[in-house]
Amino acid sequence: MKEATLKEIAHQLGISITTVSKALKNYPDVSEKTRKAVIALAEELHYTPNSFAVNLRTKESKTIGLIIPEVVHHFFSGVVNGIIAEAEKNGYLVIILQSNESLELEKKQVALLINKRVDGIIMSLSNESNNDAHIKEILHKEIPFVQFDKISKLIPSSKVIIDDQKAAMEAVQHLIDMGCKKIAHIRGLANPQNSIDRFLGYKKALEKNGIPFDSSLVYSCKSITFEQGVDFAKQILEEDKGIDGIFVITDLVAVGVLAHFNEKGIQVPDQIAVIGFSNWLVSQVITPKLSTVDQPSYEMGVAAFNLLLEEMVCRKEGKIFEPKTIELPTSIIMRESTMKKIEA
Amino acid sequence: MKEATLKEIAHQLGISITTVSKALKNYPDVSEKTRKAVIALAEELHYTPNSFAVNLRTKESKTIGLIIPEVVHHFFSGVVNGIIAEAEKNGYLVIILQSNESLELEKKQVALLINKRVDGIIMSLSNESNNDAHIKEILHKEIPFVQFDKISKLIPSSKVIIDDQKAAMEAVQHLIDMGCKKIAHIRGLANPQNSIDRFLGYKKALEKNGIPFDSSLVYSCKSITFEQGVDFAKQILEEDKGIDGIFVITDLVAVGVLAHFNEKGIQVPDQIAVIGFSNWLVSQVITPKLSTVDQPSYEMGVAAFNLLLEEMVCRKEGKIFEPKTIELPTSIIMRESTMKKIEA
DNA sequence: GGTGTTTTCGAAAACGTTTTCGATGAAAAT
DNA sequence: ATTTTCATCGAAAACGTTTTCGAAAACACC
Repeated sequence: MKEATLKEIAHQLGISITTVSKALKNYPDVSEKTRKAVIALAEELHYTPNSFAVNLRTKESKTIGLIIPEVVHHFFSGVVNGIIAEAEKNGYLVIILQSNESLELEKKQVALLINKRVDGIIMSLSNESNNDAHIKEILHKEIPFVQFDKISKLIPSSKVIIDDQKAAMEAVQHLIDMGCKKIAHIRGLANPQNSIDRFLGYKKALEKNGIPFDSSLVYSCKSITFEQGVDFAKQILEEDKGIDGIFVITDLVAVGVLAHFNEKGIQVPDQIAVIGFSNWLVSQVITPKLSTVDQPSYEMGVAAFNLLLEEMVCRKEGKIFEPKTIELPTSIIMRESTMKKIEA
Repeated sequence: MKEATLKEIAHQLGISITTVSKALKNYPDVSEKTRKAVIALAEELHYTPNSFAVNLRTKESKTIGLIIPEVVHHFFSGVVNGIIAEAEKNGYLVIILQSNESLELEKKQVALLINKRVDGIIMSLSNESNNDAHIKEILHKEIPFVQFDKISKLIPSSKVIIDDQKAAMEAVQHLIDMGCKKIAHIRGLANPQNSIDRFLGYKKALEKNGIPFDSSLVYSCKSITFEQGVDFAKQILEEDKGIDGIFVITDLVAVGVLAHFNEKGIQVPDQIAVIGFSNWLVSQVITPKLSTVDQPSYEMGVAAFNLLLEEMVCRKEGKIFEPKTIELPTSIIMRESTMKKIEA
């Protein structure tokens, strides 16, 4: 069974390939009669243009690449969703690659995308990644490029981010507003920027409210897991420092804290209030419902694609593109885990 | 800045395009000297082959398409993960499209993938979908095709599934083994096959154990949400029928049930045992930890890709391919929500 | 030096499309 | 009748690659 091509249609209709192509693309210089005949036959033969040939001619693939550390992650799923939806709306397809937080894999993925001649690349860096050769290659090839979430400031490209520091400040401020006097912070891994920023936000919030910073109230995760939360909760109870509020790097860990407090009969929020980060699904279904910081993941995806689109259009017109940075607002979601009945 | 091409390299080296191409692809009929020169210059110019041209020649895109109802879903994320990983291992790229459970969108997606000339398509049908024209088109174009999870038996293609009915039977059997005498079922939507199969499994398990089926113990979800679970839990307590075990269509709903039971001080599992389905992340972090049925999502992805690969290879060799169906085993994960202390 | 063999290279066609530019014929204007 | 305009079409080049097939050169053998 032969693939239907312009040539085949032209042959069967006894006309030229040119005319067939024009008929299908509504060029004005083809008569209504032949146009109808062409369209009819094209339909009959299930003709679909060969995108390779089209792309080869037009130099456009109408495809963008997306590299993220992990698909199976609530936040990234949301972003992916936003990007795909927006891309589709604009006639673009999305190739998704996973770096699995490995720099080596990330380099391979970039090479693949360049090879595929994608029209643009959206990327959230893996933890190890920085201003490396493979990123420079993207810029060198002048491929439109947008970073989101985990970015490197050293790389001159558009960016979509949230202000982790500010969001963290607001979270801690919320705890203070709820009457917490001694607030602990369970922070993330050492390196990632957002882990650092959230820690700094925590510190700033304390400072702003005249609460002295006490480094013994900061617990550092070795991994971002439920169990880690359980362990720190245990430790916090054993140490009995009089902590009455905890700001946790992310919901998953916070849920671990809640689980252990539940088990030990600690009243949340009345004895200890807990606030997480990222608004995972689980935060809404846990008891007590977990207060958290909402990151607009879907909107970040939309924004990232639109920035990319802007650059693609700009580049196509031969203009030079000035990278932009979009900072999306976060919001505190107040739920049971911080809503004390007796306010101070 | 010009893109590096074979022609450019050939020109600079004063040799033919043919030789350059051969040198880069390790053909035996090119001298070591020219090969080295070519490779050196290619590197210097950051040459990467234009995949459009390659694909146009070779008729292979080394890309597969994946259509799923939703990315932001624990189960699908796992499958996506498996597919991407396995595809990558074999040098394939994955284009992911979302149908959002809309038949119309699904049709559009299929058309897009066909247009992109993907080498194969993996798909989980949307709820509305069946043996429609767009699926027939895939088969008609002889594009390798694998269905997974939500499949249509009417479509002759390879399939990767789990035995929902058997899995449900085992779940209910587990409740019975734990001493439950009066078991309710919160079932899913009316149409989807897996919702029906799990219901049938529930029925069969009762039958097998000589427990009469009572349709008043079956509650039908209007939507798959946490709130739905809360509502049914409320209803079950109000009706006070002496139910001591519940098999729930999926973990999210089951967690809603648990939340309400927790609130009302119902002892789970001692008063009422609860088992869910799918092993969502949330089931491991809820209190009490939710027993559930594990679906091997990652493995399904791997299996799906490998079936597709098999068909792609087979087709390329001109042989006819006989569709296969792989049924992956599920397993009961016993956690706190069913482990009664006092067994009957 | 002739014959055969091996090594190394290149011309050319093909993949399917888009687009430019000119050709053709008919209708309209002079 | 001649020119001008207009509508409709097609030839051909180009995109960058792969691969077939034959040519040329280099070498070996008698």
